[in-house]
Amino acid sequence: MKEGTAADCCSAPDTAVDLRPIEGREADEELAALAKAIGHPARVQILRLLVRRTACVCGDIVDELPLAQSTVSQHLKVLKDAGLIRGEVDGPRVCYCLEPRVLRRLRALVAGL
Amino acid sequence: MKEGTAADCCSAPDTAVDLRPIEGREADEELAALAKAIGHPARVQILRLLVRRTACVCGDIVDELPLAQSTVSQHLKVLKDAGLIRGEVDGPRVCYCLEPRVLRRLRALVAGL
DNA sequence: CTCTTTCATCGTAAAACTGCGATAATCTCC
DNA sequence: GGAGATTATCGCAGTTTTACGATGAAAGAG
Repeated sequence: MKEGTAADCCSAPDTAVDLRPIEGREADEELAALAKAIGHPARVQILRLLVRRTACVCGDIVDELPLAQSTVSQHLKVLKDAGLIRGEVDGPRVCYCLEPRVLRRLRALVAGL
Repeated sequence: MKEGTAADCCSAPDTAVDLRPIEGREADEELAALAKAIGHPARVQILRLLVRRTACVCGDIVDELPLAQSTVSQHLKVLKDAGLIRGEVDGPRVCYCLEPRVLRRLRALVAGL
């Protein structure tokens, strides 16, 4: 029950192009919000786990971090509220997946600095 | 006394290449710290002013933001502590300049996500 | 030297963040 | 139905952030 538990959950091709402006007041606030979301080592670590698809289920993520389950759950919520990840319920478990669109948007905003 | 007040302060060619790893625990903390620094709209706005070289002197930056002088000064300190900007004393004024190396590093870290 | 300008720093208050244990909610299995 | 597993949420401390006005410190003007 360890391998491939939910390896095939989040599967969105997602090749859409984001045409929103890369600067201006709205872009500033968007960048600030996204940056704030990844402004904590634990959340960066979670993002990397999801990118590598090393972990996906909440419990596995908890096992990878030196934090209590409730704390990890909160960090996941921050990332979800920022739109960077998405949680899909899989029975009693929850599989968290990247939201590639938003991650690309973040990259574009930072690159546009 | 408005045009070109300190347009030619920070002038570093700076073409050095950063060879530090883009992932791992240290990179995670570095990315988190940098992201946290730009995790506020006012600081994003300040960064943009410096990129565009629209403003440079502290007072001009204060004029561009809807915040008190002391608050802007604090935001400048956050950016400076993160290494993203540098302050050069120019008489009674202080000219803030980007630290292109660190900005590039941030871009690389985000791109490496 | 004194006054003004410019900026940083100091307090302070309100809000937000971080972490945890305890508890609730939901699903599966029996 | 109940028991166990998994995750979210609540409540609580301690810390940090954000904002401001007031005060200091440093440089230039007179």
